[in-house]
Amino acid sequence: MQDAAQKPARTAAAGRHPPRARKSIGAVRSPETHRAILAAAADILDEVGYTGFSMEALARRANSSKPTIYRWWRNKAALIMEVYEDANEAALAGTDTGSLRGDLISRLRGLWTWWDDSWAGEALRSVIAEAQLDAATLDELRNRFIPRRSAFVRLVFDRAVARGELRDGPGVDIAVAQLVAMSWFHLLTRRLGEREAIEPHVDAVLKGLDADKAYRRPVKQKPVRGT
Amino acid sequence: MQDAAQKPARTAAAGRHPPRARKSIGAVRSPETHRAILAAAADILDEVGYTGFSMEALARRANSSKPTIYRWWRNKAALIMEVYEDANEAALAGTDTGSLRGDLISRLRGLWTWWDDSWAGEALRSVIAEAQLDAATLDELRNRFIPRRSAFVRLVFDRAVARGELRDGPGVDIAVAQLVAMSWFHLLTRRLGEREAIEPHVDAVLKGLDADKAYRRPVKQKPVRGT
Amino acid sequence: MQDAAQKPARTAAAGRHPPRARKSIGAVRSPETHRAILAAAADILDEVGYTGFSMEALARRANSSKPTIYRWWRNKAALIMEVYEDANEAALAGTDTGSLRGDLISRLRGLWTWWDDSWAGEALRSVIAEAQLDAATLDELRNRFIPRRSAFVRLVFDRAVARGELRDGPGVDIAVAQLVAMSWFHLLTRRLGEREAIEPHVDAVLKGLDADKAYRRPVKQKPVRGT
Amino acid sequence: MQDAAQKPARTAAAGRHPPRARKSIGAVRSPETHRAILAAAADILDEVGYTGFSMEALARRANSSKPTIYRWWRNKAALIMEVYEDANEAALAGTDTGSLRGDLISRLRGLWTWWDDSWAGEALRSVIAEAQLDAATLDELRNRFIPRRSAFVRLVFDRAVARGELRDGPGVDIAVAQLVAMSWFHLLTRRLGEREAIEPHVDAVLKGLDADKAYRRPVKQKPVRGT
DNA sequence: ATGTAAGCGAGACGGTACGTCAGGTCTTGTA
DNA sequence: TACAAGACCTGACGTACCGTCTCGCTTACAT
Repeated sequence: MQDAAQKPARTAAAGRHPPRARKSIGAVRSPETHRAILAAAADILDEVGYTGFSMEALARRANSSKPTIYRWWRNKAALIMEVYEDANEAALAGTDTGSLRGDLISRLRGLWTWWDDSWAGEALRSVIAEAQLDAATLDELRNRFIPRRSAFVRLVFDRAVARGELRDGPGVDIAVAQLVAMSWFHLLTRRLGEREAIEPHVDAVLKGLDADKAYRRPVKQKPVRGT
Repeated sequence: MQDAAQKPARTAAAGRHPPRARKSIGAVRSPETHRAILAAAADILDEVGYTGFSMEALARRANSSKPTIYRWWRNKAALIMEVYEDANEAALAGTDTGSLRGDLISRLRGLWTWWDDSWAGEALRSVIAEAQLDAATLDELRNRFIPRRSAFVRLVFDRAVARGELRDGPGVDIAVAQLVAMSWFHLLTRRLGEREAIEPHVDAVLKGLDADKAYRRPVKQKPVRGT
Repeated sequence: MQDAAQKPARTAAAGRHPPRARKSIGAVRSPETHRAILAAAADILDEVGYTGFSMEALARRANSSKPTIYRWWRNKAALIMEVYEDANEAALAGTDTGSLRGDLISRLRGLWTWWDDSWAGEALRSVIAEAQLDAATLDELRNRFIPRRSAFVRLVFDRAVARGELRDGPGVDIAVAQLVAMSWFHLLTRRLGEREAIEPHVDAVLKGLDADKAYRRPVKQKPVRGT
Repeated sequence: MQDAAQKPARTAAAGRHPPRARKSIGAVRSPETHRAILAAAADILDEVGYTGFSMEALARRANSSKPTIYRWWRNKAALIMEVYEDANEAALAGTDTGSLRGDLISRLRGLWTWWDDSWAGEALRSVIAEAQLDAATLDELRNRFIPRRSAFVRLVFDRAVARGELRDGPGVDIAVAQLVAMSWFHLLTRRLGEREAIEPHVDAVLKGLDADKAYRRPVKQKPVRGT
């Protein structure tokens, strides 16, 4: 997807729905419809990118309707946020390399790759862009989305703390913020391809965290998953 | 402006143009028109934010017209980029505090304040958002805009190098990137108000840069300006 | 209601249902529900007019549900037709003034007043409007509704015939049609307030009917009710 | 069209525009666009009736756009009113038969036929229906449209007055109203086919007008056109 | 007495259309 | 030839109402 986007070409795409008809299952939210919408959203982001993403196209593709979508999601951004988190939940396996440095590198590399290879990067880019246009979306992004997402990075540090590799403290929050900010920066400028930038950044962050001073000795720990 | 944004309220604003009538000055670009457009753009960003910014409103406010605007700028983003750089050129005085740490803190604090207090933050937010929708804009942003802007941060390091406070090297580029990324992160999530976050971040970055190891002794140097 | 209608104001209205809860009374149509729906329909027409009338609002107001409504009425128009006829059955007292002219004037005046003062005019307006959108409704309107309603005007003539004031004939049908058409015309253009138009119209119709030539002498007759 | 309308079938119709693209001709209303829209509206009414008439379809068919349409017409009804009047202006030739009775019959017969055979009847039906939903439209209909249209019937009477066949007076206004009302009645109930109803109606109206009493002798007069 | 069939409220659903907004292009007429 | 003006198409937005569907509950009636 990187840089490819030709605007008009994209808009045209967004495929046809199968002739199947999903109807109400009573006075209760239809999980099938819910899933179909999220899936269709992911598909569209994947195939034509955010530029070609419209609620109209989404409704058509999901074999659903605009009112149904708007019944469940405040707006485009809210929907895409859910699409993103949904997939993120399931996507990223953390590798336990035994060291904080190794874990962070592995995690960031995994994240950047996921962003770059799937529609996920498109999704997050679009959420950030929308948040610049709508205060409520920005709020949600800042107060809920980011904390949830950052937690997955934070986890890696927590593991290191448990392992005795690191002392907890405010420095850890700063380090997490640095890593997230840097990832956003690469995402928003479409430089996710520069994976070789990850290692030196992690090193700088860890040095900044003064990791070595806290070093005791590794403790056995079972791996954890997530972003 | 921080957090204030009520969408409808903003959209409504975007004031009336002064009754002045500027016309063509012949077969040459009218600098007055040019200036009026940039000024009007700044005003709108200031008063109603990016949300309320439309080319229509801009033309009206500048007492100009859409075709004239499009004659000189490729699109909305290109225009706003120029607005931003134009002002940035003139806005930031760097203080020479005698130490890299002091300079960086002063510079970042100045930048965040400028973003937060003027329309500049709005402008940059909008440029970044637009870049997510248009490949050409992203290109411009990545390949020209960011390098130019980062240079102003880089300058501070260069001065420290000249001063003998620091050895040059790839770590410096990383440090610059970290500072820029962190600033963007705060800008895009409207957390520019948290100025107290600056010091610890700078400290972390400098530790990551291993600044102390490179320390020799300060050398007199005259101040430099910019972002 | 005449002329009052401000569209958005009306749409907003359509009040809350009383907290009462009607439920099924078994495998048989609940007359209470039936009545509640017709009453709610009348209320809505009265308060917010046809413009603010929606099946959704009706169901809410009647403390019922859309499927229940659609179980018993083919569509909106069918329901409103019943509402109208239901009330009409009970509403109009014919006065026996002793003369055809007096009876017609009294009848029309009563009709126009009833239309204007109650929701009835709104109801009929909406039926006519709906009939323009749906062939089946038009059919019902033309073949059943109008004949039934016109019969009440026809009655007045029949009485005159019985009285010996008038000879029956095709002219009577024409006269009835003229009076109905004129009433519709005033209803649809919201000029029911112009009651002074009634007398001259009736006179013209009677002259057209050549009533005087048929005149014998009055015969005693007891009054009849209805439109 | 009588009764035929199958809703979904109709909606599907509404033909394809030619691939040609009409663009702005400068800061002035494009008469070509204006004409194209009115023509397309007439076509759609003709082909699929009012039920299948949508602004979307109209824009597509006229090779224009919704915003352009809404720039020039307040809403659907306003547009259709113009379509109707536009055509009416050009459509009906009055025949001068030498007698008021003959002229009226000819005029009504022409009107009913025009309504029934062209899209004009559909147009007027839809205007009347819309007027029941929107106060502004009703206003326009009552205060401007109807007086203008009625004038064409009035003309026939004026001619008779000039001819000495008739004395002017309030009775004439009533007669005009009766004829218009009756025509509407037949239009709205889709009984325009009953042309044989025209003659007796005209006779009744003329008798009601007491035309014979005013009779002097015919005066030469040149024919006039219109509804 | 109990199982069945229907009425009922709730509310989600697909669908169609509405009227609005912004972006970027086009052409005219004036200076 | 630059400019103001403003009409134009494109494409998307979010909302309203329609008539349908299914659920789970409740009750009359026939077995």
